Amino acid sequence: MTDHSHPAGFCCPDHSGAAQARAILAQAEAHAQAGGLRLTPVRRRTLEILLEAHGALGAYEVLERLAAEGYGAQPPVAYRALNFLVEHGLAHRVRRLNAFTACVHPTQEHRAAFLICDRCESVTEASVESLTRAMTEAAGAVGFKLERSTIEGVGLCSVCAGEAA
Amino acid sequence: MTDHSHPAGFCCPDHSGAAQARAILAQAEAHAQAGGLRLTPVRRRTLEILLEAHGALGAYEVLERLAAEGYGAQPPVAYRALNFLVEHGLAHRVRRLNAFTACVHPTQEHRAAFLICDRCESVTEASVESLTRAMTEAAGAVGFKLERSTIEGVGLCSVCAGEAA
DNA sequence: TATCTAATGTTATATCATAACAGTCAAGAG
DNA sequence: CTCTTGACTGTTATGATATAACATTAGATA
Ligand SMILES: [Zn+2]
Ligand SMILES: [Zn+2]
Ligand SMILES: [Zn+2]
Ligand SMILES: [Zn+2]
Repeated sequence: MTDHSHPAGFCCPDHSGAAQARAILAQAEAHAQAGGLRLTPVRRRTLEILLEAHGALGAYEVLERLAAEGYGAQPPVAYRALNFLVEHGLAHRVRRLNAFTACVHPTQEHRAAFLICDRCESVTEASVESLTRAMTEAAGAVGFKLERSTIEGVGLCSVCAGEAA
Repeated sequence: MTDHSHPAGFCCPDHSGAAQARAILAQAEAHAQAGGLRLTPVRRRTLEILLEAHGALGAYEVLERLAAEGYGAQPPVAYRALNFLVEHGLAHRVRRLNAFTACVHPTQEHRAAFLICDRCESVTEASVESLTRAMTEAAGAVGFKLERSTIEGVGLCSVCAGEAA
């Protein structure tokens, strides 16, 4: 799906590299342990698959890999694992892409935003506490009680912006 | 789909009421005229359908209505009209709902945000110039050139928040 | 062990969206 | 005026995303 001719470490700075992926997986496991979550084999493997990927993966892309490794081969297998990860903050859903991506700091309670490159489809998770605060306030001003939000930006990542110039 | 037991004017303050809808439609027509856009019968009717609706409508809901009125009965008919409206700023796509909603101020160039009620599914368009600016800056700080963004909040609208209490 | 619950797996189907191509129509060129 | 052209509308067919419903299995509990 994605091409990834980018120098490693640029297009998705936060979770590129096997070492980073391992570190994040370890964090996620600790987090699950602490919270009494059951990070079963499919779920754990699904998280690994997301971590191994650059950019975000569609549910069916995850499913392909799971099926190839002997897990169930039907959509609910992937959707259930992905939804579990999202519900417990170990992954995020990227609505614009109908795709999922591993959270880069699963232990912190946070609201995430994403920067999606139009050209290379890289997805970068950004922290947006201030944006979320502003949004909560603005919503509150019209009587709306904000609970969750989707904040996704589309444009050119630094690498692609450079190439385009 | 939506229930709408809300007092008119509350759940979707900006385009509720036939008078409001007519006013917005007139604006949209003027805007199209000025920009040399062809607001053909299907497109115009599609916009009306969105304006008549409370909340956002899925493409197939729009299609049903169009088909019932003698327009084409196949998905591309609805998607083409909807995409036209979105491209020209007369409507917006609400990603979280896989749905579309008429723009409440089609003549102004703007970035929109939406507040979506979890309970009654009302959708309120909000202006977010300051949020967008903040986001563009934050993105720029990591070298990302932001072009478009999706900002959608989910929670309880003022009416539903009141009822829940 | 017997029982209960959460998790996994399956089949089937719902929902959302687009590709590809044929017919229509109005504006501009000759 | 007629021909060409390009935008628009329509169709069939298919692709892509997501969930409902139910059978089976594996862990925890009593
Ligand atoms: Zn995260
Ligand atoms: Zn890029
Ligand atoms: Zn708008
Ligand atoms: Zn509501």
